[in-house]
Amino acid sequence: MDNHLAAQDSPGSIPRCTHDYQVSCGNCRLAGICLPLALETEDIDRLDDIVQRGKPLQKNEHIYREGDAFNAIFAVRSGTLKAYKTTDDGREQVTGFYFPGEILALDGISENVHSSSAIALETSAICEIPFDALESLSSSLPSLQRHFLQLMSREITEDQQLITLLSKNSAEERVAALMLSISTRNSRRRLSPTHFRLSMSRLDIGNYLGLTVETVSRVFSRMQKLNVLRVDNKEIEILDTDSLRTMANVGS
Amino acid sequence: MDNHLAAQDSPGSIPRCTHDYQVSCGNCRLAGICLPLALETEDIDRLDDIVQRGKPLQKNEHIYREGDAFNAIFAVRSGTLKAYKTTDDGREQVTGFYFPGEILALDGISENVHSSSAIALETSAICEIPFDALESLSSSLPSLQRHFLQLMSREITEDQQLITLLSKNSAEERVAALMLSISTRNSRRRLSPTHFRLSMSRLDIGNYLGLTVETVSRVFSRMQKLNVLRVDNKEIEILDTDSLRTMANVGS
DNA sequence: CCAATCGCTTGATGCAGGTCAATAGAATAA
DNA sequence: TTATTCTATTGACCTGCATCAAGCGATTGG
Repeated sequence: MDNHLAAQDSPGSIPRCTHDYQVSCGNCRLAGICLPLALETEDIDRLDDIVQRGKPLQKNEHIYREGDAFNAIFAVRSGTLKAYKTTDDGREQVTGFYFPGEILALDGISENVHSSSAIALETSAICEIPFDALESLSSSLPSLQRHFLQLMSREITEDQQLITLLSKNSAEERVAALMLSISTRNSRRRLSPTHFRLSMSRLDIGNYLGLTVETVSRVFSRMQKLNVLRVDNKEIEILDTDSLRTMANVGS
Repeated sequence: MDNHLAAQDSPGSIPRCTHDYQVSCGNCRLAGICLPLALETEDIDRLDDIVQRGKPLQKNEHIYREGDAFNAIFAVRSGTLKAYKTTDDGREQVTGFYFPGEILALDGISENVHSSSAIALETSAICEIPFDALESLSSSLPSLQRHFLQLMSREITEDQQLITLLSKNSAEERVAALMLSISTRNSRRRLSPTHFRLSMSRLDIGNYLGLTVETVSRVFSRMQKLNVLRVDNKEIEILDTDSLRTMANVGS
């Protein structure tokens, strides 16, 4: 069992240096979409005190696994993470992809145990936020408390959108919706909304959307033929956002 | 637009009387599974002060609709509620059924607007808990804060279970899982886990599970033939819980 | 460098569950 | 009570996606 990036910057280990992963919440360019969003400068410092940053995770490293004790939530600083659950018969269900600025492990609070696993899809940096400390800080910072509840509520809303997608939409609509979701999330981070590299495999996409690899692949091919998408392996270019939106047939 | 049971017990309206719906949180027999769960006696009184109880909702009355301003969450005291979203093309997606002791409207916190609608499936009584007041109270009662976060987290976990169900399980497995879920929730309220009346229609069940009415009906018939369930319209009797669990093929 | 493995694509076929249709039973209104 | 409407059941048929299978490009290790 690896130690989840605890105490990586203790004296004697890797020397502190100018690496990007040593930023504070105050300097972090994700502050505007992450936890600090709701806070004043001095309050950000108080948050910053409890946030722990470690050395980046390698591809396929876990942050936590289903069943692990829950002690902290995690914010993505760079890279992409995948959350998934394992069903009793051993199959995997991907429950979400997490990009920089997004928060993982909110499902662990209810039972004090992680109810899903989280794994890096590529080299990724994360911030660990001990839950006890966050809870106490929340009590004295109403805007943080509020913002945190909003984050949890948003997770619920997003899960419900996925539920709708899975129960009502065709393969094409599901894939289109995911591409639009990634596009939107890229915009928030001031990255290109039309040109990006998928960090997840076709298998992950299919698993997340309740489809097989083959179906995902066929949908991509079809969309390429229709000049809606250009697909070159993991490289995606959205050629016609409007058509894609029409295909997705879901709100916003 | 109806008023969501506000101020129903103001002087001059229906006289206060001995109706069951005038209980306090302290006396409520659902206290053990509802919000008061985490609290000491004197703290329950403080919670009780902010909880508003009104006259029961009739069947098909809404508590709130998608897009309404979010001001409060709601606890079910009796009856059954259904939460649903309307997709842009006008179709409905049922996102959950709510039984006594369960909390609705947690998805409204993120945007300060209800992101789903809630409607009574039968005559139901509910408690309205103004969110601002709950937030302030939470700040001074850590155990309440904790418990509330746990409730939200549980909603996330449950949504993720539904996601898995929808994307991985067959029609039979889905229906079996729902019957077991209702059975379990009945146990918590000390009602029969094997004999109950469905308050929702086949359409609602199908919608929730991503199936058509016809499929739901066929699955019920099949299960009846296999002596797993006895189905008489809305009246359900579980004859063989073990087989039902095997059919459901989902954890716990 | 080549070999081996893994991930992706494409085609052929089958089936679970959707769709359409008809009927029957329950609930509600007159 | 009967008429009307709503809900549930059952059957026949069809289709979108899964499954099975084969081949190919990309990545990794020796």
